[in-house]
Amino acid sequence: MLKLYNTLSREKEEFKPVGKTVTMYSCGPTVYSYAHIGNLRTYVFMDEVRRVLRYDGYKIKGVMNITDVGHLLSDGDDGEDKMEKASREQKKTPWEIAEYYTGVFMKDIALLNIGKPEIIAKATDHIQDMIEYVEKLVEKGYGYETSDGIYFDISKFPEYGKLSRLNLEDQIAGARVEVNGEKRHPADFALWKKAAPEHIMQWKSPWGMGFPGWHIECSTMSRKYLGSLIDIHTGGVDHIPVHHENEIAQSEALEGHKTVNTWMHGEFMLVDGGKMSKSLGNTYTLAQLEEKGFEPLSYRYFCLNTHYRKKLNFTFEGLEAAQTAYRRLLAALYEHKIAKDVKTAPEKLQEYKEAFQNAIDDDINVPMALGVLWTMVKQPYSHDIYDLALDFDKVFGLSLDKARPEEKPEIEVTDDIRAIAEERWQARKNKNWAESDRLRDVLAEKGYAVLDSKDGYKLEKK
RNA sequence: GGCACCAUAGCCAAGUGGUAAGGCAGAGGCCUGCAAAGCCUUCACCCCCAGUCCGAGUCUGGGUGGUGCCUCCA
Repeated sequence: MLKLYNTLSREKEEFKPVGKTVTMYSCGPTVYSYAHIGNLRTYVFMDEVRRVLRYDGYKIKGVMNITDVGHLLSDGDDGEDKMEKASREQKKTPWEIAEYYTGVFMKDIALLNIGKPEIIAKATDHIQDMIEYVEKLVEKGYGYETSDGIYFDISKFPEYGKLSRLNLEDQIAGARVEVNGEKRHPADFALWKKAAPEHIMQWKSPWGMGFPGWHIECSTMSRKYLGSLIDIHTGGVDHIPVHHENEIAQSEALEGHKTVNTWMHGEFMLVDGGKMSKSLGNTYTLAQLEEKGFEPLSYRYFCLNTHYRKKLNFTFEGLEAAQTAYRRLLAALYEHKIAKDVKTAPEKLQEYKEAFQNAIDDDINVPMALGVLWTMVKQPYSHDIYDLALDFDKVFGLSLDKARPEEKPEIEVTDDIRAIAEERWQARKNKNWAESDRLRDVLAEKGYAVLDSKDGYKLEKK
């Protein structure tokens, strides 16, 4: 029985889908810049949820948005549109910016074995839907017009704040909020913004030229593709207080009832014990990790080792440990793969399978499931174990079928390095250990390690 | 200031109230001319105090410490 933690109730709940196909909406990226590894953790989390659902036999219809308009620098609905800012700075049109970073994002998630949701929805492809959505909210009395846009009137939605459980009045009293004079309540948020003439992305609407508010896209596209009540909505924990509260307000105002059964949120990643953010400049991209010699799937393994609801402290030491573990895992699995004749007792296999199933069904406890995998891998080599590991990999997504002998490719060296290595090999063959060891030190000084085996040697970069 | 979450070995990290998974690092051993790699073995009583219970890392209360949110952020 699958149990999932619901942010709304703050409890693990038995998962009961509304219909035959699980409907799931995931907040996607705002494509104004490269995704950093903290962003990517959230999509690994989304992917794990999807994989567990599928492992448990569910069909999924998932939607992920690509925000390419309307995400402003300030949440008080002031400031510049992030897309427009990037556009100005990089001297490209917002559409070019969006296309470029969307492409990079798609490549990143592919490298991390993150399966693409069934529907990828771009905000700018749904402007008309959003306008209609806003019109309905206005008709129902939830929206009002000011000189710079249409705002949602949260006083009409008494349950506002139920997801984050924050007391609005207390929050506002203690925070520095730029009060927009025309807003009836400081927490009222924009459904539609009227555009200044220089704003590049703008569309015709009943309220003149403008562009949608950031929050409306998710409510609109979720409703359009998945209907008025969906099973699961995922996102990062940072979205709980504002973005998701606003979504709830919009959606429930329109439908008159609950629209999401289970809210799931992935915790943040920290860097060296503190917060990671673009503004602090301590973020890394997947490409930067690769430059430092880390494979994308080592990063995925790193993420999988911590439960999605716990903060994950990123350090290179930790990533190094993950990469070592991941490589050894693959090497050990290769041994199981080629051990065709050895069998493992069916009861034993059943035990592992059950332990694995219990782990993933307990709110996607992947770290525990990894523990089961390791325990299993440490058993005597057997092809049965290899097969079961591949079954588990439907959830891990670690490309365990690519298990191969631990073999680093022969590196290219210059002729003089090669000459020293050859000379050392000859000395070694003549059992001239002193000379052999001396030449090994010479190579070490030049940055090469030499590894002997029965019938040859291999050079490695140190 | 308000709210929330967290606190397990050198590091990372699981843990339905019954005497602490797993990984990395370390140590010892096997292998090796010596190493490296690999393999085997080994390594914690769970922040503090009080309480509930036959029994608590696991529940309750208090304390201390950390992180996050309330302001763009996955």
